[in-house]
Amino acid sequence: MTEPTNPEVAATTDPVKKNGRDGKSKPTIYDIAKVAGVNPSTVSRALSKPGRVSAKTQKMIEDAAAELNYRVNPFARALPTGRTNTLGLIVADITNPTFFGIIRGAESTATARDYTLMLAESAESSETELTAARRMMATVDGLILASPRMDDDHIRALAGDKPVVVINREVEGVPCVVPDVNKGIGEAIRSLAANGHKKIAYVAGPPQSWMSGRRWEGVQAACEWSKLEAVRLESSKPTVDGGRQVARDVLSSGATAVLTYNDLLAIGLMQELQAASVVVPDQISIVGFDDIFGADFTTPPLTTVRSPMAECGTEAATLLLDVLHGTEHPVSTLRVETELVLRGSSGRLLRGG
Amino acid sequence: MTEPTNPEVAATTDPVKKNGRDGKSKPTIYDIAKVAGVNPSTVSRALSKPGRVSAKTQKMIEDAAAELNYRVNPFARALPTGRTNTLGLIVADITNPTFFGIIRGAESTATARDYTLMLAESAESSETELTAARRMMATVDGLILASPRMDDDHIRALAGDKPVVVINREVEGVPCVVPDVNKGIGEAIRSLAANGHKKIAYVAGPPQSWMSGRRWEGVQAACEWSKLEAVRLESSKPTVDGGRQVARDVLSSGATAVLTYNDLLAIGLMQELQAASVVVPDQISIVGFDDIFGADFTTPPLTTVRSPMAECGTEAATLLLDVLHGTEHPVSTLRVETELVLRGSSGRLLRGG
DNA sequence: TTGTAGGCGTTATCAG
DNA sequence: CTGATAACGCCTACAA
Repeated sequence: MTEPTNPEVAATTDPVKKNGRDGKSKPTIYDIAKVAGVNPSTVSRALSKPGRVSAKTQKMIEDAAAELNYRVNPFARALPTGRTNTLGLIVADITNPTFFGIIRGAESTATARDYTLMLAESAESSETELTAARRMMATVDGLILASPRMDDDHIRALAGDKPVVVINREVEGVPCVVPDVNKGIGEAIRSLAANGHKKIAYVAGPPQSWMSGRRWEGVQAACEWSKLEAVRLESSKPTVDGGRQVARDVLSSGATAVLTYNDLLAIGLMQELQAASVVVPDQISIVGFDDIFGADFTTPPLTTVRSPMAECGTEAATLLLDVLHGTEHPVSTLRVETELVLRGSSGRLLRGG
Repeated sequence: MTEPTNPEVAATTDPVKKNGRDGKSKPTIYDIAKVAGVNPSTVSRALSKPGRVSAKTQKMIEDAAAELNYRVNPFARALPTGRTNTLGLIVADITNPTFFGIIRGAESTATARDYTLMLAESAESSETELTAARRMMATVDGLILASPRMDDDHIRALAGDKPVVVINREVEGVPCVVPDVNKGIGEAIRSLAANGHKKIAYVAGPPQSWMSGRRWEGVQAACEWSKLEAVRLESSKPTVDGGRQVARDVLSSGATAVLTYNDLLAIGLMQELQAASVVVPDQISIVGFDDIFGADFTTPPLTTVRSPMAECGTEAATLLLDVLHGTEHPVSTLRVETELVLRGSSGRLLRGG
C-alpha cells in the first residue's frame, strides 16, 4: 500500500532517517519483533506465510512492520530459499526491434506477477549468450531465451539447472514458444499466386537462426502447393542494411515477389529497390515477417506475416512463472498463430512498361 | 512442494565431474578450500581481491575453483557487502520506442562493465513508478530513472538511499543526463523561417513531462528570436494515435509548421493530415523530436530534432558506475547535444493551389 | 601471508 | 501457535 504521507521525505542533504528505535540502518525482523513483542521467527512466519500465526499477532506484526517502514532484504531471503522473484531474459540483439515486443511482453507479465526482469543480450554471439546465461542463472528463478544462438545441448544443460523457456526456436525437452509460420505463409503465398507471381525469392536470415530455417521450409512448401518456383537468397545480416545489400541478388534472381526473413530486411530491400527506380509492388512485391513497430510507416506500407512477439514474451513469462509456482505444464511447445497483414508492398504484378 | 532437484540431469555433454568430494549441490568456497588445502577465508580473499594472498596459493585456489566449476553465490556475497553488481532502469513507457535507445545504451554499458541490468516500467504512472523504484532499490547498486514522472522530492529521497541518475529531466542535487534542446530547436526554427513559415505550432506531451516543457520553452525562445509566432497545442497522449487526434487542432490553428513533442506524435499527425489530403511539407511542415527507429521510414521521411537516446543510456550508466566505483563526479547535469536531422517532412511553404 | 570467529537478515527445524 | 537455534555462503576484522 501507499504510505500515508508519512514522515518527511525531504532531507536533501541528510541521508537516512532513523527507524523507530535506534538511529541506524534499515529495520529488520528483529526490530519488528521488538516492537511487536514477539520472537523474530514469528515475524518471519507472519510476513511470509499468512496463516501460521494467530490473527491477533499477525496484526500486531503487520502494524509494527508498517510503522517501521520495513522491507524484506531480498538477499537474506534468497540465501536460505534460493528464490529471488526475478526472471532473466536474454535476447539475441537488443538493437533489433523484433525483440522489443518480446521484452515488453515479458516485462509486463513479470511485474504483474510481482517479479522483476533482468535483461541481457548476446549480440548474436553464441559465446556471449552462454556467458550471459550462466551469469544470470545464478541470480534468477528462471530464464527466457529469445532466439538463442547456442546449441541445443547447452540449452538443455541450462534447463536442467533451473526452469528455462525458449522463444522462437524448438528445443526438445525444453518448453518453447514459437510462432507457427504455416498459416501466415500460406496466406502470403496464396495472395502472391493470385496476383500473378510465378517465382518467389526468400531472403534468409542468420544461418544459426532456427526460425529462418522454418520460414524457408514454409515458403517452399507453400510454393509447391501453389505450383510456384521458390529460390533462396542469403543475407549478410538481418538488418535494414542487410536488406539493402541483398537488392542486387533479388533483382538478378528473376523473382517478382520476395519474402524476407524479417521486416528489417524487407524495409532495407524496399528502400534500395526504390532508389533504383523499381516500383513496389508493381514490379516487385515485398513481404516481411514479424510486423515490427514501424512496418506501416513505409510507402507503400509493408505487407508482412505478423508474429505476435509481445504475445510470445507474455506466454513465455507466464509459462515460466507457472512452472515456478508448481502449476505444472507438460513440457511441450506452445504455438502462437501468425497471420498475413496485407498492406501496400505486395500486389498485382504489372508486366511490361 | 518443490521437488528435490537431485538426480543430476542427464547433461548430454557430460558437463562437470562431480565436485571434489561428494556428489551433490553447488560447490562453495569451503569445497575449494578443501581441495586447495587452505582456509575458506583465504579462498574468499583470493577470489575477491587479487593481491591479498601469495601468488602460489592464488594459483592453487584458482585451479581448484576452475576444476570444481565454482561460481560465487551472489546473494551470499550481497548479504555482508550490500553490493550486487546490478543496475536498475525504470522507463516511463516500455511501449515507446524512444526508450529502446536508452535501454540498449544502458544494457550494453552495464554488461560491458560486468553489471547486469534490471528493467521495469512505470506505465506513465507516478505511483507505479515509485513502487517499482522502491522495489528495485532493495536489489540494485544504483538506479537509472528515464523520464521519471514522480516528483523531485521522491527522486531526491531515493537518491539519498543509493546512487541515482536521471535521464530526460533535471532534478537539483541529483546527477542528470539531458539532451540540450537549444541547438537542435534553433536549427529547426531557423530552417522553417528560411522556408517562409510565420506561424509555428508546438504539440505538447504529457503535462508531467519535464522535457516537454523544455521543448516548448525552446520553441518559444527560438521563434521569438526569429520573429515567428508560436502557439501551443495539447495532445491526449504522446503516441501515434495521439498525433492523429491532434490533427484537427493543428489545422484550425492556422500554423503552417508544427513541432511535436516526439516523433510518435509527428508520425501520427502526418498520417492523419495525409489522409485528409493535406500535402506534407507543401502545405504543412512537420518536425518531430528524438529521431526514433523508423522515423526515416515514412514518406516523406520525418525531419526531426535528434536526441541521442542510446548515448543518454550509455552516459547515465557510465556515470552511475563511476559513482559506484568511487571515481567521483561533481553532482551535475550532463548535457548531450541535439541536432536537426533535415529530411522530407519539412520544407518550403507552397501558397495557394 | 593465512587462520579464527562472528555476523549479514531470513528461513527452517524442533521443541515447548 | 510460538520461541530458540541452527543453517544459507560469503566477507572481514582480528589474531597468529
